[in-house]
Amino acid sequence: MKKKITIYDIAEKLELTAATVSRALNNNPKISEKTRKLVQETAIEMNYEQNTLARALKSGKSFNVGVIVPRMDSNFFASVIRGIEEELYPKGYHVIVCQTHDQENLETGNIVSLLNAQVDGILMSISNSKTKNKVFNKLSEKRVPLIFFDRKRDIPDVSSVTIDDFNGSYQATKHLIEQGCKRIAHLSNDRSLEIFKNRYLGYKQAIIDSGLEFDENLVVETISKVDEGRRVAKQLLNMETPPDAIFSSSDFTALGAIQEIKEQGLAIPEDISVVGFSNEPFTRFMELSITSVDQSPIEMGRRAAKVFLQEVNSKSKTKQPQRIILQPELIIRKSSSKRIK
Amino acid sequence: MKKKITIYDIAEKLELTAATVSRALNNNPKISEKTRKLVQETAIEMNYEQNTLARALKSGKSFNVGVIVPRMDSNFFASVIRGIEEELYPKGYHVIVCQTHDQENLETGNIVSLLNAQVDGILMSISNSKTKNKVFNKLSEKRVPLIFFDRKRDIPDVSSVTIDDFNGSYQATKHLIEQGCKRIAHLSNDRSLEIFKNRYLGYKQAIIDSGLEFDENLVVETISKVDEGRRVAKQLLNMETPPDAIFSSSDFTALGAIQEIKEQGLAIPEDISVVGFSNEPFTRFMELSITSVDQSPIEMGRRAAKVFLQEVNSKSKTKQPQRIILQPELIIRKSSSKRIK
DNA sequence: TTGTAGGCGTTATCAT
DNA sequence: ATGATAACGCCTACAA
Repeated sequence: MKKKITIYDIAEKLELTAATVSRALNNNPKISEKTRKLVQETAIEMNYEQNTLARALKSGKSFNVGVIVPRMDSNFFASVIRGIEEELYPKGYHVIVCQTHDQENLETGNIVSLLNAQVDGILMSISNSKTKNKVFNKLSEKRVPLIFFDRKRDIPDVSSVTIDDFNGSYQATKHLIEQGCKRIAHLSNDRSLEIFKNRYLGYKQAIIDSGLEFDENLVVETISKVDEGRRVAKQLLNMETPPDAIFSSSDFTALGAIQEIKEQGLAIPEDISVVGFSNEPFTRFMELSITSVDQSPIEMGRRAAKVFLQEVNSKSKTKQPQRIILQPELIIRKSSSKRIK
Repeated sequence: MKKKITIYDIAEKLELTAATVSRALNNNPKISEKTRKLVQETAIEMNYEQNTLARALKSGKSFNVGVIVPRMDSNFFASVIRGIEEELYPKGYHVIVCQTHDQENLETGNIVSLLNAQVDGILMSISNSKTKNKVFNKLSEKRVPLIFFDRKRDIPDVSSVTIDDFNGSYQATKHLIEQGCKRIAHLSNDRSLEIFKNRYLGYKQAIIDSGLEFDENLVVETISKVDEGRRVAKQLLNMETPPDAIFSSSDFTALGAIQEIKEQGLAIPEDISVVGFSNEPFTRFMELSITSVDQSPIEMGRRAAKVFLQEVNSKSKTKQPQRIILQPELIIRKSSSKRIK
């Protein structure tokens, strides 16, 4: 193993002290322009590379941030992460991504692991499970900034970046009503999570505002998987008066529903219209493209990262948590529009 | 900020030395069972948490490994990463994921960053770009294990875990021939990457072995995007004698091709059969399910992680690089089978 | 079995 | 402007 070059090596060569070298390298003001240049040039010449571990040990900052998502193979989360990277890389941070697969033990485990890895902050989208608030308290005890994105929980002093799920849902439902749909079903999801609760409420409100009858039987709870979408669609279609539209809180269940509807020989959107949520790429690529709600994930990631940077750089004891809410956009496609063919 | 508990604190309380505490905590044999227990209990009691940075600084191991992929929002790469995690988490490692987006500057940049973060190893799938071997040499200089998975480059002493792309391609093409196809086009990709070269070669060999005429005009190079698939499919369909089958080296271009074929009013698989590569979930979920080649990504990830563990734990100077080749599996679906409906 | 002491590479606080 | 020195928290010869 090649000997690692340290600031001592370059100090020795230049007949200086490690302290001086350190200052020169860090652009400390208390140093002459001449030595600064000399040191920096020699550093490059000698192939010096800073030992980040040592710096982290000394400064207490690792320049790593943890990102925790339920899964990273969905375009939505992958894009959020991309946004975070774009904002944080230029500032010298690294991004460690962990997946929870919606399992509580993995979620708490990941937090502990990241804490153990001395991350300077954690950006996360909480999973369906009921992770104890205790873990989060640990973070605040340690003064490690925690920022929620998309799936948040209401914790005092914790910032979050979300979209206006209520409004996205409201728009989507309104759109279906404008298309002439009267009995609109809603594929919901674990409503202990705010996003799904709000999507449900937006849907409900749009129906009530339009003077249609709100029927609780048309709301079914499921999880965000294609097969689950199929299963609950089958249930709905078996009703005495089946729905003439389905608004799903997930693109994946919307896809499953579409499969089932087609299999039963019904036409989309003529017999039943379908709208999803998240604007996953496949909604655009399907032969029958799917109307969906775009959540501007990259922007969401960037904003969350910015909040982190603010918090980590602020000295003040009393933090003013931020609650940023982005506006979603309804993307109308074939699955719900009798006009677009 | 709550004062961090260190081994000194617990040593003080127990009227011992930090050295003893360290030994007790690390299950060093040279210690009495009694003090070991005592120390460990007090550690828990005092809420002691090891400072991994300090340990890393001292031991030279960070227990972080870097994973570099072109992108993480494809099911294939996400699953490989999952496999890596499954193998490495139990061993106490963390996984830092970086994306290159097939850009050379990001690729080299990521390697440098990870190196900077003192990772104990790097598992990567190289991008399309022509990353200089120089960067890789740097890794071997530093004795940081490098393991390629899926997309590799032939570098002496570097281990790799790949699938038998030639065979996967050969099987897929054979299957199309058995279905009665005579003019089989191939959507290729950057053949400076081994995987795409081998997929091309497997395709070619299957055609030759079956006594069909190999026509170079039926091979078009593209990149793995849906829209690109559409574009080149259009080209192919415009030929004087268009193909009666398309074997794509990517599921995404296969999807684009299918869209174009349908748009032109042709029937799949009756007029044209289509086969993709990677077994992305959407190939199963499409209304017209797509035949594809499964690459067992989770297994690939696990194997790559195992190779890393071996290399990082081996003391020997002379490393014997491993070249593991997994066997792919052809999954036959509607897009290529006149029997499955 | 336990303690002592030195070092991992850096930065920060003195003093010069 | 620069040097000397201590400290960050941990590990590990070596000595006792």
